[in-house]
Amino acid sequence: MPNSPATKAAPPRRRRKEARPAELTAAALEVFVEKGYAATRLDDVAAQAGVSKGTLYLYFDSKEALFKAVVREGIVPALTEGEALVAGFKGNSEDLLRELATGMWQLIGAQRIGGIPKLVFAEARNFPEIAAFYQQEVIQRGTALIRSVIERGIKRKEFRKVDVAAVVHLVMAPVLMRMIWRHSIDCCAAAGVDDATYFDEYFGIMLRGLRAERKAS
Amino acid sequence: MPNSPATKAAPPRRRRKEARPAELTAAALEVFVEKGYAATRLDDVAAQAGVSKGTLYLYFDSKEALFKAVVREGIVPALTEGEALVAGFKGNSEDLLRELATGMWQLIGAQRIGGIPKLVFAEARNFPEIAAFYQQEVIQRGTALIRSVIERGIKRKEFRKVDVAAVVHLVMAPVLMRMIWRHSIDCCAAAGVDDATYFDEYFGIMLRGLRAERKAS
Amino acid sequence: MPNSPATKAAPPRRRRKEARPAELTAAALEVFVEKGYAATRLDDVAAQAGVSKGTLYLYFDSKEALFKAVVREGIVPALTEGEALVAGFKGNSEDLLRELATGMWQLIGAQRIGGIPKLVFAEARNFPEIAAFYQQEVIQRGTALIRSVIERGIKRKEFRKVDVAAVVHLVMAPVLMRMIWRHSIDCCAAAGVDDATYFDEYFGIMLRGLRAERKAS
Amino acid sequence: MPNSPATKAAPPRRRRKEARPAELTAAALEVFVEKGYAATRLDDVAAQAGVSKGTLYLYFDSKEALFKAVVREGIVPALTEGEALVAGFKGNSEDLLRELATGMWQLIGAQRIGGIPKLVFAEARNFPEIAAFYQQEVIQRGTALIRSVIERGIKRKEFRKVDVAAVVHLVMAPVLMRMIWRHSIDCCAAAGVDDATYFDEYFGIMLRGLRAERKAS
DNA sequence: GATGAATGAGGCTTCATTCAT
DNA sequence: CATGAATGAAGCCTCATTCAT
Repeated sequence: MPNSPATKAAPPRRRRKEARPAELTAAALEVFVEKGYAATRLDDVAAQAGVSKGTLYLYFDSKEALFKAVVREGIVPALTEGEALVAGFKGNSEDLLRELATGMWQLIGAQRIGGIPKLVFAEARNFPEIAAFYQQEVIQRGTALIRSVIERGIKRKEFRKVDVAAVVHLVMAPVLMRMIWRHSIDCCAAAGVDDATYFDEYFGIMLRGLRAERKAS
Repeated sequence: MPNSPATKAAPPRRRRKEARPAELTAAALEVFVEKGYAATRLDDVAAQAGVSKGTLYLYFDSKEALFKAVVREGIVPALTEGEALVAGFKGNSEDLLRELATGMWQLIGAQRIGGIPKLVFAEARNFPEIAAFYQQEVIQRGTALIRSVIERGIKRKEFRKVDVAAVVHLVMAPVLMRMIWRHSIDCCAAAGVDDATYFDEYFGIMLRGLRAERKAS
Repeated sequence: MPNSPATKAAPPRRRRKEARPAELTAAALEVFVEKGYAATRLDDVAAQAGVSKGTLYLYFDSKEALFKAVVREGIVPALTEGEALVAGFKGNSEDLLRELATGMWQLIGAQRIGGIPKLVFAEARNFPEIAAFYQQEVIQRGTALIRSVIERGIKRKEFRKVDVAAVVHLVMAPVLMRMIWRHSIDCCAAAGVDDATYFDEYFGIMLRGLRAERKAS
Repeated sequence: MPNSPATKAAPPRRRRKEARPAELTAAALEVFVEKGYAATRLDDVAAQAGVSKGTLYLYFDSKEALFKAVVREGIVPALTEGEALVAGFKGNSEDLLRELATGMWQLIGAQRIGGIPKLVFAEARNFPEIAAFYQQEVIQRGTALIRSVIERGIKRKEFRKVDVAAVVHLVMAPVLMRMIWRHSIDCCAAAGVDDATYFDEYFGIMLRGLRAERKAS
C-alpha cells in the first residue's frame, strides 16, 4: 500500500516502541507540573505527547500509575546527578555547602523537575504510596547528603555543634520553598527577589548561623 | 416505639442560626486540610458539619467563598494579632522575631489551620482566584509584618544590612516548610525532630545569621 | 411590651388576610412576566410581595397552582373589560374594529397583563390544564368578539365575504405578536417602530384588506 | 440465548462519526420543540438520540451550543433559500410575497423546526445569549428579506407607500402566530381553519392591503 | 397565621476509563 | 500497536418544598 496517508513526517515506529513510556512521562511531567495532579487532564497529556488518549492506557494502568511513574522517573536521576556533583569534594565545608546548594538548585530547582517537590507535597496525603516512595528514594538520600555535609563541618570545627537532624531541615527549607513558590504563587509574590540575591542572602545567613564561634582572645 | 418521628434530638433552630457559619467553616477547614481544595467535596463538608449540601449554600455562595471564609477566620486574625505584637513591642529585635515566629507557630502552624498554606501552594495554579485572594489577604500582610521586623532590626543596628525582600522569604521559609511537612510526608519524615528543637536551632541560625557584627576593637 | 421591634410600619394585619392572595398573585404576575415560568424563583415572588417564601405555601399548593391563579386572575377581568367596551357600539364596522383593537391594546397589550399571552403560549404544552382553561375562558370569548365584528361588517356589506374563522386569527395575530415581541426580544428588535405607527399601518392594511370592493361603474 | 452480550445491533463506529452531529441535532430539535429550552434535559436529548449524555459534549460545548446548532441547521438554510428566491425573482411583487411566504411556511412553519420561534420568544428573556444569537442570525436576516420585498413593491409602484419597518412586522405576524398556535394551544384552538384557507385569506388581506391604489380616471 | 432555615432531588458539565475498529 | 468515540459516575450548584418555631 504505497502512498499511505502519512500526513505527518512519519516518525520511526520501530524506535518509538521502547522510548514511548519515557516520552509519555516527559509529557506528563510537563502537564502535572503546570496544572497539578487533579487538574491535569489525560487529554492534555496525550496531546502534549502527540498520541491519543487511549495510547496512554497501553503503558499505564491509570492516571495514578502515570503520576507515580512521573515522580519516579523525574526525581531519582536528578538526585543521582546531585550526588555525583558532591562526591569527592575537597575544601572547607562552607564552600561545600555552597556548591551543593547551588548545584542542586541548578540541576533541579531551576529545571522543570523543580516542580516535582511541590507536586509530591501536595499529593502525599492522597497517595501514601508516593509519599513512602519519595521518602525513601529522595528525602532520605537528600537528607543524608546534607547531614554528611553538616557533620563534616562540625567534625572539622568549621560549624558549631548543632542538632544535626533539625539543621538538615533548616538548611533545606529555603531551597525547597524557593521551588514551591516558583511553581505556585511565584508569578507575583516571590518576584522582586531574583535567584542570585536570594541565594546570596541564604548563604549569608546560613553560614554565619552555622559558623563555629571563634574564641575571642 | 417504632417510627418515632424524632429520630435525632431536634437541635434548637434559633440558636443555630448564628452559630452556623462558624460550624460550617470549622467542618470545611477539617476537610480542606484533609483532602486539599479540589478534592474536597462539598458533600463531605456538609456531612462533617451534619447538615445537607444545600445548607452550605445558605451561608456561602460557592466552594470558593467557603474556602475564603475559612482563611479569613483562621489565618487573618492571627496576622492581626501578629501585627499588634509588632506594633507595641518594646525591646530588641531578636526577641521580637523570636516572639513573632513562636506566636505564629502556636496560632497557626501547630493548629489545624496550619494545613492551609500547603493547600494554597499546592493548588494556587489551578485556582487563580484563590491564589490572588491569599496573596492579598495573607501573603502581603505576612511579608509586610516580617519586613517591618527586619527593618526595625537594621535601623536599630541589631541586624546586619541585608536585602530585606530576600531575607523576609528566608525567614519565613523554615516555618512554612515545617507546616508543609507536617501536612504531607511528616507522618514519618520530619519526625525525629520535635518542634522545640527545630525552633531552637532555627533561631540559633537565623539570629546569628542576621546579627550585626560587632567591631572587634 | 412597649417598644416592640416594629421595624416596618406595621401593616394592618386584619385587613391583609383577605387581600393576601391577590397581593401574591400580583407579585407573581410581575415576576412571571419578567422572567418566564421556569426561571421564576419563588424566592423572588415572595420578595416582590414582601412576604416570606413559606407564606406562599399558605395560599397556594405549588408553583404551578400559583401560576394558574395568576393567569386566571390576570386575564379574565381584562377580557371582561374589553367586552364591556364593545357592547352597544353604533357606527360602521371599520370604526368598531379600530376601537376594539385599540382598546384591547390599551387595556391589555400595553399593560403588564400583556405579558400573559406570551406566558400561556410558552407554557401551554407543559400545563395542558392551563391551556384548556385559557382556551375556554379567554380565546373562545376573544375570538367570538372579533368574529362578531367581522360578521357584522360582512352583513352590513362593509367587509368582503371572507372565511370568518381564518380572518379572526389574521386580525388577532398582529396584536398578539406585538405583545409577544414586547415581552421577549423587543428590547432591540421591534424597536424602530412605535406603537402608533404600528397600529396605523395595521389598520391601513387590515381595513383595506377587508373592505368590500365597490363596483366601479 | 440469555445474556447475549450483543444486546443492540452494534452500529458501525466509523460511519457514525460524520452522521452524529446531525443525529444529535435532530434529536435535540425534537425535544426542544416538545419541552421548551429550559425544560429540556440533556438526558432526554441523549436518550432520544440513543447515546449517553457525555456523547453530546463530544460534539457540542453546551446546551446553548446545541440549541444554536439546531437553529443554524434548521432555520438558517431556509433563510438562505428565501434570499436566493428574492434575489433571482422576476415578476411582480405580489407573486414574490406569495411565493416567499408559502415557501417559508413549507420549509419552516409546517416542519418540526417551526416550533423553534415559539420557544425563542418564550424564553428569550431568560437566555439573553440565545436571544441575541437568534436576533442576529434569524430575525435580522428575516426582516431584511421581507423588507426588500416590500421596498421592491413600492419602488415598482405595485405597493402603496407604507412605513416599511412596521409593515415588515405586520406581514410576518400572521405567519409567526400560525407557528406559535400550532405549537401551543393549537391542538384544539386554531383547528377549524386549515393551512390552505388561512393562507388564502392571509394573502387576500395582505395584498389588498398593500396594493397601490389606482387612480380613478 | 407567618417565618425562614433546612432539605434533597435534579440539572449541566467534566473526565478517567473502555473498547470496537 | 494505536486510535478516538463513547461511556457513566461524580461534582457543583439551584430551588421547590417542608416544618419547627
